[in-house]
Amino acid sequence: MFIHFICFRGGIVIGARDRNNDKYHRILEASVKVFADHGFHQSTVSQIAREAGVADGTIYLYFKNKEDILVQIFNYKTTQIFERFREVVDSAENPVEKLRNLIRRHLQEFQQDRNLAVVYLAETRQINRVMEDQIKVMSKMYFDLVAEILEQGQQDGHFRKALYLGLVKRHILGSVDEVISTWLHADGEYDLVSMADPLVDLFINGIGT
Amino acid sequence: MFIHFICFRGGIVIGARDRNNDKYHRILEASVKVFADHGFHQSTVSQIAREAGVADGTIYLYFKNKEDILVQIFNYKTTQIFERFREVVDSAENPVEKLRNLIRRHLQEFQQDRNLAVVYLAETRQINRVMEDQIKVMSKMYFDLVAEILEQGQQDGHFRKALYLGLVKRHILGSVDEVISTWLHADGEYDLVSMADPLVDLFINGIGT
Amino acid sequence: MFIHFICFRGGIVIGARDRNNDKYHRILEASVKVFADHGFHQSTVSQIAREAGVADGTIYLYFKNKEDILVQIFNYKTTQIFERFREVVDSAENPVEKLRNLIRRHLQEFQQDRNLAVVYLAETRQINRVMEDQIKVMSKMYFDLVAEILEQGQQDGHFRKALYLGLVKRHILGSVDEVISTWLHADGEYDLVSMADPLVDLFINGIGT
Amino acid sequence: MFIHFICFRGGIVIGARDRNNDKYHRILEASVKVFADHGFHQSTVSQIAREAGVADGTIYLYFKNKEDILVQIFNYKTTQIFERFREVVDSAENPVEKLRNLIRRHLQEFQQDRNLAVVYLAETRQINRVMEDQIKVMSKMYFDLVAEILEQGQQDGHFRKALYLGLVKRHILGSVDEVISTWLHADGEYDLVSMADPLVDLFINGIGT
DNA sequence: CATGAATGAGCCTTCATTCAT
DNA sequence: AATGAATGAAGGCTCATTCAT
Repeated sequence: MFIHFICFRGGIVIGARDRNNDKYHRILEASVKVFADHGFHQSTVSQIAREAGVADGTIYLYFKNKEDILVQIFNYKTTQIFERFREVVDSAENPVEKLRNLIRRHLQEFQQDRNLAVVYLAETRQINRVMEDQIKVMSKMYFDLVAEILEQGQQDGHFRKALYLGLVKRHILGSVDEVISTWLHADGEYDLVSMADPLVDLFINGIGT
Repeated sequence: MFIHFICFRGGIVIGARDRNNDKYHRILEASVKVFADHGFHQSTVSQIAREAGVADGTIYLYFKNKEDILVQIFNYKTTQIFERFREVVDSAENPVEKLRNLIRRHLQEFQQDRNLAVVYLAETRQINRVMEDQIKVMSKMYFDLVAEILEQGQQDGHFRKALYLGLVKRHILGSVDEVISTWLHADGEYDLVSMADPLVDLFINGIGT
Repeated sequence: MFIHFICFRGGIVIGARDRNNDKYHRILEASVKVFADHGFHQSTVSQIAREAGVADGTIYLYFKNKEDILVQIFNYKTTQIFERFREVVDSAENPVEKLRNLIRRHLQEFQQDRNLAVVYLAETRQINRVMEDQIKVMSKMYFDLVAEILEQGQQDGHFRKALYLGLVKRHILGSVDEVISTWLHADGEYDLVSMADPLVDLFINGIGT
Repeated sequence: MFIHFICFRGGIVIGARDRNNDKYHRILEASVKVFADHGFHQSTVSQIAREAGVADGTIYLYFKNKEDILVQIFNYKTTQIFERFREVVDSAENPVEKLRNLIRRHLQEFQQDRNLAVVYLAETRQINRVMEDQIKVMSKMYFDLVAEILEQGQQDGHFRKALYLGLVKRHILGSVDEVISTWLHADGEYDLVSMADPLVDLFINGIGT
């Protein structure tokens, strides 16, 4: 069970023991906040250190360099999030509910951790990405999840057969991301999760009569 | 007619006369390319100057500072693009065709000027934007266009009455942006415009049976 | 004639025009002084800038990086010095006088520019050299000069035939360098050039009776 | 006899007892290797600790600071070497043989411990030395040894009376050091000790006919 | 108008040294 | 005695912006 927590950090294998050491996580959380506030390139290591309440040099005990912090954020956070995505998808009976659960959970996660949402969207939605490969893997995981639902739905007869699945996946992700993005720009003044049902309605029924 | 070209540049009112001076435009085009290649914050003024074939200092004769270049790009380019959006929307008979024309034109524009697409998406799709206000205006223009089509479609009976229009607009823009983004990441290896019809089909009919 | 002054600086071809610009030379001279005072690795770019009376960033207009300054010092200075070595060697009639002239000139040069002597010796006489290749080339030039004299002297009958020339060259250079080194440690309190004749006497006659 | 081993270490008087503690020596030997590989200033305390198989902090239990390690190396190593120099000088009958023995032993010692040779030469042969005083003492010991041989040789009639002894000493040391240095740069591909006889020949007979 | 040399603030990163465990 | 995490000062280098020519 715990073995799964043993992971790479800055190229060095770090054991479960370090989980008790909160410095790593404090820096991680501080970075999410600072990156969210200023963007990756505009954030300074000193800002992160101050936010985390550690010395500048301490950062480099846990991370290879500034970029590595971003990599770790994605590694650490997305692993957790995807596990929960999988859960809610599996817990639903039919493809429509699976899709609804996924979208709802997606919105929930980002509503719960606004800073992460900002960092996540900022890095995901640009062309010259600091961590191209990371994101491609992540993106594929999400797409595979959606594809699984879609294909099952086509077999079940819930969804049309004549769909360009590659496009549908982007259509869904793009739509969800934009909805989150709008919510973020509105400073989270409304309930993001309440968008889930109308969104799923749009995905399934479109706007036509 | 020409009055509309009179604008601020570097805090100084510049008349239409300067339009004939190609330095301004050379810097603008060079910037689009450089920003597309490296991102705004990672681009240097020297790179832009070199690409434009002017001296570093010359940039500051036409632009207040680095950020102002980005502002000018958006001002200049989006004005042109929106005029064309308006044209194709107006030229269509019914709301469905208007929507189709808009989406198609949207994809066309970005397929024609890949660098602009990169810059546009990069700056549009993040939270802490260099030019928040600019983009809000621009975004509103697009949304208004879509809203106009949607409302007309609802009256015409082409589109459902029970739609949360604010959501539908984001749903459409997000979807289109993501499709463009995917195309950019694929290095434009396929025809972006061919995505227009399948996309509109998804918007109108959804994926359900 | 002037074409010979056109050279590489920091990987950028710089024309003779820049000779009028004294910044390059001011930084070069300042660096020699600072390197002499603290050693290369202990010198900071800020120190050099201050000594040269320029801003830190200015250094990087003329030099690729800190190490490049050292490379340029060697390139620039040793070219000049070797030209003078060649002159005095050629101006002498017989090998003994050639050797004497070389040694005397060698001591003269370093007596005239104490800081250069310090930098030169410091970088030359260590194992992990910042600029291994540079120094090898330079060292070979010196050795070739000595070899030329020695071989001529052997043919003339001034020097013994049974000599391990490779060793003799190191023997001479090592001896001269140590004499210079001692003079430097003594803060140049005596006339270094006056060591030339006794040294040559040792080289030629040894200490035996 | 043992009293001579009692020395300062990190400002604390350490008795002969600690000699049995191998940590001190392990750090010393590790430092010689690391300093040889990277030079004193480019070596880090962490590298030394890793090489010695101890923790970084442990270094400071045995040494006042990084510089102190270098001081200890010289103290410890040169004491041993000079004892052996003295031995071989005393064991020879006449001044020429004494000189030959000294040179041969000198080359032997450094051939046996290449890393020490590197560190020794690096620190000895520069102007702004980390440990000026140490080296002056050491240097004087060597010079006194040579002076003793030379004076004896002059009295015996082996060596010329008309010699500037101060110069001869530097001449010899410089020559030997350069020969060692060349051997080090050649990665010890030949037998250094075999240079002893040709060198002594040069010292005594010179290169003249 | 145009140039590009010059500036200097600011950032990432390293590393000698300390100290709680 | 031993550890190694933590510190924070310092250094090399970049780059937006200015200004004398």
